[in-house]
Amino acid sequence: MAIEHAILVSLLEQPGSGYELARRFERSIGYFWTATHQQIYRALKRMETDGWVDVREVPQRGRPDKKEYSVADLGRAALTSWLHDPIEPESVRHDLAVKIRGAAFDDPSALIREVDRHRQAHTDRLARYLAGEERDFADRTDGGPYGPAHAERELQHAVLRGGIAYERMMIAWLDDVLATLHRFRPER
Amino acid sequence: MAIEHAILVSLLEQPGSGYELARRFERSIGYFWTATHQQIYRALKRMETDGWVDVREVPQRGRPDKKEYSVADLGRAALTSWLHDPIEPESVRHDLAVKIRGAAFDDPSALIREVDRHRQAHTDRLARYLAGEERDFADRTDGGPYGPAHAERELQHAVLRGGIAYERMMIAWLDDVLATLHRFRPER
DNA sequence: CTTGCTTATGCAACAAGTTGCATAGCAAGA
DNA sequence: TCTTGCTATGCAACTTGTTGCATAAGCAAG
Repeated sequence: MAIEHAILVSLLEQPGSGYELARRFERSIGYFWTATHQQIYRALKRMETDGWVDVREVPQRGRPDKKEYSVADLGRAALTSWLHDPIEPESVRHDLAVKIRGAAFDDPSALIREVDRHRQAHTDRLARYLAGEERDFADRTDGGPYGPAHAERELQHAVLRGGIAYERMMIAWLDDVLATLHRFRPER
Repeated sequence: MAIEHAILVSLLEQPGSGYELARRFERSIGYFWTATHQQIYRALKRMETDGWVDVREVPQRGRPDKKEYSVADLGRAALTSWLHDPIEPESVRHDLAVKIRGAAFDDPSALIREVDRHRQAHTDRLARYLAGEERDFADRTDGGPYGPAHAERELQHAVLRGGIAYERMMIAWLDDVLATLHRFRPER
């Protein structure tokens, strides 16, 4: 998987500039795929060279012009081909878990503040996801028509439900970790 | 966070060679932090240069000699200092989620096989985690003494519980995704 | 006695991701 | 007017991570 595919999906959902993409990667897409503006601008340049995207200069009032990108046929073909390729189940990378195991060789209770901070971050994210769900998917149209636009919405919702499940799981686990760490507090 | 810290924790739990570390990164530590043998050998070389680890040539019968690494004082200090530094709540990277949203622009039901494969992979991992828990943490010593070795075990268990919770969450979510994708199957 | 597997270590090249910096227009407020 | 902040794009340098290959010893199977 490369960042290109995430960009293609995002541009198919809605054409936009590198800057707009960068902001989507801070929310929405960014919930499961992070990228900096640097990665995005470089990838867009490559994709333009390869004919995956079309560019259109859009003059704006009150702010600099932007280059609006949209997916070209070649890009769409590249996405389709990637969609049909199997991918490896992802490998996680949880610094916090390393810290927790490392805490055994330091003062375990010193980690409580840190774990608390992470718990707070996940609580905040959960709240944002739930607000987004309320905003975008509140109406119960689950018996409605199954056209292409409907698929887009339904699948976005399914991914969002994944984010919600993930955050809930993390909060519960961090509570478990906190309880464990508290058992190692020095007795007074 | 750098791979160095994961290596330090692993070596504190048990000194070993680069090769042994590489295998631990395929299980145990690897459940939440992946690394190839190349990364590990390079990191060990750096860490040796920086005085973070000590090396000992261990001759072996029936197989090539190995270099057994163990954590030096400087390495321990580096770990402690890292443990006391706050880290950013991790950013996820789920290729599958990109694919699911991308499926709206292709045939959504074509993704069923892929999601099924991932579900199977997570089921397998869950089984391995549960077997490991049974093997290593079966005896209920949760009221026992709270010495340093006890902390190591307890914290390893807490991390493993996180892995278990994660896999359970993923399986449930993938079932949800599958149900969604099935709704888009073309009617016969 | 050759082929393939496991242990054990490593180089070199390449691809991907991060960080710092630069530019530039415009708006709002001190 | 000067600073701060937002939109908008980008270069250069650096750090990480991946992939392919190489070596070398011993073991087991055919």
